[in-house]
Amino acid sequence: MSNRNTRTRTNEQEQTEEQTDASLDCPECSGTVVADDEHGETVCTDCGLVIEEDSVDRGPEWRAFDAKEKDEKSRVGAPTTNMMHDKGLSTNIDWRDKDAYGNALSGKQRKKMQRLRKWNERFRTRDSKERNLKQALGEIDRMASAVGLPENVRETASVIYRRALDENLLPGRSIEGVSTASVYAAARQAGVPRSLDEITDVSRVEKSEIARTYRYVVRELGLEVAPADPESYVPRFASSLGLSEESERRARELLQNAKEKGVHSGKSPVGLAAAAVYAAALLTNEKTTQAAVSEVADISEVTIRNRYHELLEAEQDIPIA
DNA sequence: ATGGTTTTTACTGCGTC
DNA sequence: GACGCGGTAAAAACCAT
Repeated sequence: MSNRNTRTRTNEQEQTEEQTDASLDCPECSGTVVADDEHGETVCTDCGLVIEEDSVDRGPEWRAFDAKEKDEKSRVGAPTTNMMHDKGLSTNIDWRDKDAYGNALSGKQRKKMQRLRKWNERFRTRDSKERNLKQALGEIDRMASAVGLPENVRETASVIYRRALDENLLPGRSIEGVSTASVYAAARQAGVPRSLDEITDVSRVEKSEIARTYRYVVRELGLEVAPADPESYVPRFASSLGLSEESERRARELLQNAKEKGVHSGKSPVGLAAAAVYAAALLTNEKTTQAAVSEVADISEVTIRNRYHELLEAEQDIPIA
């Protein structure tokens, strides 16, 4: 079986990296900083902070394509990646003190072999973690930019991922899954949530797995993520629909009012937000259709209808300015 | 696994441009 | 007649148990 993971180093190193990757220190944690030329980034190996800000963002498609391609090439079988951390490419040193012909080694040689074994093992595991992280960071970056999440969220996601890695949450879970979960969690923590569906669209793993992994990671890491606030979806929806500041504000008011009245419990935050945006557009006489809102929010029109009735009902006793 | 709740799907009727 | 909107019933998805 031929190893297809040959160094087909695609000529992507044409990125003129103007910085020296030599031992810089991370401003955050003073860890080691490593240039990740595959992703055109400079990353701290300790906290996952992305140092290089000038890195070219080539957009989701390009990266997605490339990452997928790369992944497909580098994978031999689906779940083996995690088990064979180095994909079987690293050096193996036998534990027996025999040479290639089966003869016993001299004492001096034995000592040497022991030293070699020790270091080989060290490099190997260190290397595996780094590879893992490298790939994951690439994925995180790809997904984050695909759904338009800002830099700081990517950093948070990276940190989450790194913690998961450190706490050995990876075995049994895919890198992609955990990366995706990290992005999802980071977005929510940062107050710029993306719905599970949106995340699923840009991820390579299934929704159910993302959800499962997300729960797991959150639990194991003791992450505190408040249930998504409907309001945090409003700006995004409003701007994709080209609505005014005014209606955006109205949408917020509607939601706040709904919150006070407890109308919202148990309902999906996204649906609420969508409904609020629609209702607000109506109140400010701006042209939008339920279909349009449904489109950008990825929520059915029926749900929008139901919610926005509830919202307006809750608003009844409040004087309409 | 089950049952209760929410969301979606599909369809239908109504008014308006 | 197409479009936007509203309602309904049944299916599907989700969640706690």
